[in-house]
Amino acid sequence: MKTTGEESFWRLIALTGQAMRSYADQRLKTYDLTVEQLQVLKQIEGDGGQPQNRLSLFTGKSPANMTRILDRLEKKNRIVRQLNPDDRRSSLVFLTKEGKALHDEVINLFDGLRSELVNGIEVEKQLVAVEVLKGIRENIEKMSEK
Amino acid sequence: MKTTGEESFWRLIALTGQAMRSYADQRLKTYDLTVEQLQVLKQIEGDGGQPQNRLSLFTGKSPANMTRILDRLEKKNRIVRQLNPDDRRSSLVFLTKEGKALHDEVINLFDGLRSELVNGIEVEKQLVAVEVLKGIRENIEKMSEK
DNA sequence: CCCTAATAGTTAACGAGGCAACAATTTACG
DNA sequence: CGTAAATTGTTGCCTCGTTAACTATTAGGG
Repeated sequence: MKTTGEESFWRLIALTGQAMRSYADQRLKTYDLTVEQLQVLKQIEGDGGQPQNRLSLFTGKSPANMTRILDRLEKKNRIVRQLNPDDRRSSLVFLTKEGKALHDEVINLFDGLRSELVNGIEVEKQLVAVEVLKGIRENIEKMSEK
Repeated sequence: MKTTGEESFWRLIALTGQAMRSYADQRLKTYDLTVEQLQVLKQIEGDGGQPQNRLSLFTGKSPANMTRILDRLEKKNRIVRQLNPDDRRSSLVFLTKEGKALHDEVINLFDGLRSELVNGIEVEKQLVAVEVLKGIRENIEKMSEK
């Protein structure tokens, strides 16, 4: 999606986020995978057998959204939900063999993609950008509390 | 949506964009309006009687998405589509009286909100952040062309 | 111990964005 | 002029995100 003319800062942030996701999704399409799904796979791979609320917390997704992303991954045999013996309200999420194989196959591509995005942009400037974005999120958090 | 632990840069951009939109939507909820709808209203207000492809271009939204956003605005009597005498494929979009009134009522709130977001963040750093984000978008554009 | 609180997960309804296919026009070229 | 190509907008199908309501289970305080 291309735009014309000058954009406000907040619009630029939103559009950049969308453009990144869209581009990454295109690159992942051949694997029948989206960036969000890959992010969840990564989190599961890091520590097998997590309950969903932990996945939500670490990926920044709402429980409702997590439920459906896991539904899609489960339907494609990439993860399984198993009963949690310690808490019958929750289930523990594991990668299947296919899920693990897919993760390993894609993860390098993805890490490469992430570095392509910031190609030619000085690291110090990236750090300033990180600082600014974190500042915005803190502002929102402060304003939301009241 | 709060997250735990360190985030990658690209994830930070995406989450910040979401957080901004979510916060703005909350503030606009009493007007039965979303940020995206307001953005479109603003664009129409700036130059009445534009065809949809122009609105798409200036807001960075796909024609498909624009169709549906306009549908929602039209259903709520905030805009009207009129036949374009010069090109029967397209229609020209105008604000209704209610749409114009709503725009005028909300626009100050919205501009204030935008400045709240960057409260306490040095302008020079904001400019660097803008530069970085534009750099990322250029990278994506270059990579997409090939 | 029991009843209430809090927690885990699901579901439904909505807005938004992406892609692909499509109809209706308009344009441009042979 | 007439036909092929490009443009404008719409629709269907999908993923993702948010909110709110709801169930089941667990934890805590009287």
